[in-house]
Amino acid sequence: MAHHLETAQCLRQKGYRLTPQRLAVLEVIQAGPGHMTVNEVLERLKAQYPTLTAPTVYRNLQWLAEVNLVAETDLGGGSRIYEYIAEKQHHHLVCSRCQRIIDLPDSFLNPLRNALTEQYGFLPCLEHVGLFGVCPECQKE
Amino acid sequence: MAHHLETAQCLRQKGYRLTPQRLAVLEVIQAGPGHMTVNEVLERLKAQYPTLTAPTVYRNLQWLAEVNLVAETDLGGGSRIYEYIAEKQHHHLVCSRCQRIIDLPDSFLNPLRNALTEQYGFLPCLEHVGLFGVCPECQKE
DNA sequence: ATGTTTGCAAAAGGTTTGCATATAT
DNA sequence: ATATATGCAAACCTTTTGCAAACAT
Repeated sequence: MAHHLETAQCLRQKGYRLTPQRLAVLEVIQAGPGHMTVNEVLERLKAQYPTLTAPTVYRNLQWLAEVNLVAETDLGGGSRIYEYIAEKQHHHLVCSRCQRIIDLPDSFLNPLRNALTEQYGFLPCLEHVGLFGVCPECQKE
Repeated sequence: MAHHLETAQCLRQKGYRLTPQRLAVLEVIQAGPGHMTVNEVLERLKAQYPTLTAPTVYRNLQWLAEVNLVAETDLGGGSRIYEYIAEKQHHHLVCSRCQRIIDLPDSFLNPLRNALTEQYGFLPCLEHVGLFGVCPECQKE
């Protein structure tokens, strides 16, 4: 993983320390399915790092969010979710019935973004938006 | 409060029991400023009902949400917020810096709603949306 | 009289903190 | 060598649960 090592080198040069745990957490959210909670990340790493604990995963995910490699989102459902920030930003339509997730390109939200800025002077942070509803398939039922 | 008693009578006829605590909680969120957390409601009532406890406030607010007098929202900031459902629906802009909450009229989301339906066949449930960002005041800093 | 609600205590999550030890640089 | 990250335990908050006593109907 050239890209991986590159990222690591870049972080090191900025003065951050790269511990095995940090790299492991990064790898897991990079690889894992879309969103993950702290516990999901922890579970995946328990085998490889038996001494790894929740506080460390929290700290590392928060650190990754600070260096903009991960998006930290609280959609209010018990646990926060974390997600690797891929090259192109996107959002999610979540079907309340079948839990299917439909990706929405970031540009879709531009009109909303502009309207908020222009009409409210509010600078929205729509990095990772989840919208709930019913998907086309479930509507047929 | 004619309206108040009317509401109460209506609930009683539906078989719900109206305890002093329930009525007190209802009054507080009707009167209070927009949103309130469980603790805020509890604080206001501590003087009048010294034995009132958090579980009761939770149960009563959840009950009020079930009978559609109150909206229960989790914007992911530690505590859920509860709000009396006034005539007109609205949404929230949440400032990530100062936690200020700006109300957004429901009609503001109509373009988004239409676009989702038309372009994705997705039927969004935008009943109580929270959007995060930075408010005008905090942008000045 | 009966079934629901209350209050209390305790449990259950998720997240944070303090601190000594281990470790990356 | 030195400052930072880890692991562990414990604290913290919000929310939930179990249950006997109190209460609305």
